[in-house]
Amino acid sequence: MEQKSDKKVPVPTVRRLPRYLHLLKRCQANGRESISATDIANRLELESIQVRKDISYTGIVGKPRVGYAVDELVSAIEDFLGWSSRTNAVLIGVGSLGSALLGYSGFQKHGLDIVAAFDNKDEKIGMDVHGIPIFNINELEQRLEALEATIAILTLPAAVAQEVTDRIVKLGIKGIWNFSPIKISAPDDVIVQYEDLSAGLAVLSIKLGHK
Amino acid sequence: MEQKSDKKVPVPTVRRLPRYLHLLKRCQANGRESISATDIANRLELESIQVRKDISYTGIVGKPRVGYAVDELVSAIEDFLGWSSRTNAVLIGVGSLGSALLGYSGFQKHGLDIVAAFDNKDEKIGMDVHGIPIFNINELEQRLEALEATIAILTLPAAVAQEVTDRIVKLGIKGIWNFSPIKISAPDDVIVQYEDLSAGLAVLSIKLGHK
DNA sequence: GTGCAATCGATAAAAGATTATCGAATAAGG
DNA sequence: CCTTATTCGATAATCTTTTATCGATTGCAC
Repeated sequence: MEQKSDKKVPVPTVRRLPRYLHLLKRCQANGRESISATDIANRLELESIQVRKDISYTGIVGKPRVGYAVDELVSAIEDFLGWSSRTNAVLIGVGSLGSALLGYSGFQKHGLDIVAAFDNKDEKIGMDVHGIPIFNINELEQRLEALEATIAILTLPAAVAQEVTDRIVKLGIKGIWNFSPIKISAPDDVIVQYEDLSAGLAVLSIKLGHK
Repeated sequence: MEQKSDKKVPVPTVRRLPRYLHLLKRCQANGRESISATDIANRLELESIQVRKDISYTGIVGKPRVGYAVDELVSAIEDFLGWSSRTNAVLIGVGSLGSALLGYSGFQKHGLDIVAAFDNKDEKIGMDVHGIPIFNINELEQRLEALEATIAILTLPAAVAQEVTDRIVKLGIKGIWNFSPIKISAPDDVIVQYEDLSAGLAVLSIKLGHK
């Protein structure tokens, strides 16, 4: 089933899709069969028109006076995000944020399996964090291929982020989710997504009015 | 020193400020005294004009042909975000994401001290996660005041998020950083900031082209 | 059936954010 | 001291995203 991939989807829309998905899955669990954009909007503190526009990008059409079919919408969003198939990922850098993310099981719900972690600290190597083995970063070259990971989650100090990036792109990593607070350079065919937890804190701080 | 708080600052700008701050602190550590917007932009993969515009909101003025004074800029951004003074926070819900964040020490760098956590699972209560005590959620009312926390980090299941919110706003919490994937209602004078880790993953997934 | 209220989807308008343009200021080199 | 290259900051233009408007469709009540 072909997506209407010629028209580009706004990033803000993509960022909202997981929220819709979560709500819809709860509706599914309650046995609900359809839901209107108005209802979704009320429950997520959005405008109904925005919900409708966002949903339109998935290609799903609703029924007037009824809304959208919940099951259909769940599948459409999952397909749209590529979350209906599974992807292997490795996490590199088991510091405080890295082990934090290793402990977080939420990504599995979105088709992402963290199958291994790498670090350079002897005391961490060999440990298992929630069933995920931690290997020596020296073994990256010999292990990565067998792990069949296409995504790398980087939670590294700024100083080594680029060096590790250079190594993993050579090993065939196609997407990098970079939690390091630094720019990394990679070939054009490798997607780098930056994530900065302190951005959200900054917004909260500003709204609190500098207290 | 008064901020120019009458003109509102775009949220995207606020979200970029922590990145500037991090880069500037690394420059500081290297003993660098000034930096141009062009240089900042190159190092963060942004446009120089955007950097200049963002910085203008902090009230700092640069010198032509030289750039901005690093020390001055660091202070200005920290003051602007309210990160130069310390704030106490509690974390509620020590599930996988909650304990993940408890283990993350990065917020301390931004003036945020997580002084306690709360949960309802007996096996977790009494534990110390990196020096942070975990209390029974029943003790919220008797303990929160003494903790002097103004911010609550919510990492709760959807089902209980609203109930806990109602309790903590009665106890004087002024800001809520909500990692629960659900809308919560609070009085107007309480700031609620939503955070959704899967939003970033969604963007990465889309850019990877549904593989 | 018929009328009514709710909802969708398309198009248009408005708001918000980014990028371009240009004059003024300043340091460096000759 | 004068020229040149760089950078800042203000204003304007462009682009993106959100919000409004409106006709068409559908289910429900009578």
